[in-house]
Amino acid sequence: MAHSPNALMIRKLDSIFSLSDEERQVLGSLPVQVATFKPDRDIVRIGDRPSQSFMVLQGFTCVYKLTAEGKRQIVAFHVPGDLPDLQSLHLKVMDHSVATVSACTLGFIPHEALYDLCNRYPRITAALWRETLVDASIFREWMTGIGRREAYNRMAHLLCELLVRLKAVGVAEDETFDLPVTQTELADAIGASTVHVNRVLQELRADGLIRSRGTQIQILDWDRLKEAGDFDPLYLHLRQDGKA
Amino acid sequence: MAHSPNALMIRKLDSIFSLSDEERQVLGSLPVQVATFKPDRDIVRIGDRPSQSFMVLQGFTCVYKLTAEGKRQIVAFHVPGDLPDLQSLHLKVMDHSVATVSACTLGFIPHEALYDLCNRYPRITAALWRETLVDASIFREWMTGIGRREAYNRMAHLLCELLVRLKAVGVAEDETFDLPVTQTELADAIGASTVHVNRVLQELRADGLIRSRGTQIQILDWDRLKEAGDFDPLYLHLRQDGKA
DNA sequence: CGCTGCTTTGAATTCTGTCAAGACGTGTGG
DNA sequence: CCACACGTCTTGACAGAATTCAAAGCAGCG
Repeated sequence: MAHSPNALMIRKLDSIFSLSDEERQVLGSLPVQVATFKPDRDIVRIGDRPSQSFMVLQGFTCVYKLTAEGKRQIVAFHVPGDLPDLQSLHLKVMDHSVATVSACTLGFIPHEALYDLCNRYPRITAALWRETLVDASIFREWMTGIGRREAYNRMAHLLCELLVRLKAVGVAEDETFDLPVTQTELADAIGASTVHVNRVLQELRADGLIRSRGTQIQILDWDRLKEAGDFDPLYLHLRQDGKA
Repeated sequence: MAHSPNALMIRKLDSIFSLSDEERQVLGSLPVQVATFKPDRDIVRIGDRPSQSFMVLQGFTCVYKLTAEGKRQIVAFHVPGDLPDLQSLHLKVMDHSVATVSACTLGFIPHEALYDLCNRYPRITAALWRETLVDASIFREWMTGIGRREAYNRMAHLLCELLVRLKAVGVAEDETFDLPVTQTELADAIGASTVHVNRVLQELRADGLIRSRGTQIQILDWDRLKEAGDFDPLYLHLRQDGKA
């Protein structure tokens, strides 16, 4: 299932602008170093000054921050095809940490190579910039949920988002997907306690919106889940056909 | 007090990279259309497809989203020197709305002019890109607060952030600044109810952390306010000297 | 089979929201 | 110059969402 990192990148950027042959070629020859990580490992830490960014090739990663009290907030999940750490290209010091959630395969690309790329291909710059803007849009949506929606609805919203994003990169089909994320991590993502996430998931099941077996999540009633989550995919800025 | 829009932009970007004379000149000749807005007016709305971005020259603006239930979450405040709507350069459809909070003077710049600029000056592209990344960093910090800190601490955090940001652009000096924002708006920003914001502000006053007279906020005990807010300015990505 | 980590339950507590009403302040109009 | 109106701020009482603490099931894995 592990795509070639370069192929994944090309596919991603190509879906935004139609890349020229030259652009494809340059992207194809980017030096990418592939590495695997176990679940729950920090990839970059707050305070670090990374000299490379990476693309998720397999698995789930998350971006998180800790409060002084030691509470954790996950501010983003990233799935195959995402570039969770692009911002380190222009913000030298990490203001957050990035970690694996499941076991992951990652493709690291030196900043140098990206700078070079950006200097020569403004359209690729724009595409990468756009990626970071979509991330920011998702932050806004999550913040709105955490600030103004109840836990039940936030959970529904998160499940909607994940299904749509996973479908967009072809990692999910139909209404089922693998969610290798513990309830504690879900809690950190929606800003609730583990106990409460547990109860909210039970409610979603009882209401017939979802079903789960192990880490598999099945959406039983997409329309009602969408409504419960107040989910409108506009903020994901996907193309009309729902592809990334 | 209204700076020339171009001068403000040059100053901002110059503080990130030292601009060359040519870059200064190009920025100085950007076509900027200045307009004034009354308080509480939408500047761009969700669903719009703007053909220009703008810089705040005077006043406060906010970025907000509404839930299906009609609740509002303010996800960002913007102050003079900020470019609240830069992302519309690459994300065609607005996923949120932007509005004035106080009366504002804004400088609009056509996207066309910005595209042109970016195609010719990669360093300016990088500086603008960086602006949007700092916005995203602030989203992450706010999300962490809303998800994991209590209202009292979020309020303290917000006041810390505003003081630092206003100082960075020279709109605040010492420990006092003008906050032309109602308690309802503060509530929408920290994800709390108006009533609760009122009580939290009273607590902050009672604890001797702040004082307020009208819209003027005075920080009485910066160290304790910082601690209460769990505030570390790292995420603002300012230069060492605290300038924007 | 026994860890270890994750999920599930129950009960008590606390933070925060909602509702409703009154106080305050400023600008307008008579 | 005073009365009035409107928006904002402030208070009190109550309800509800969600947290915390604690303990008991479960499941996968060596």
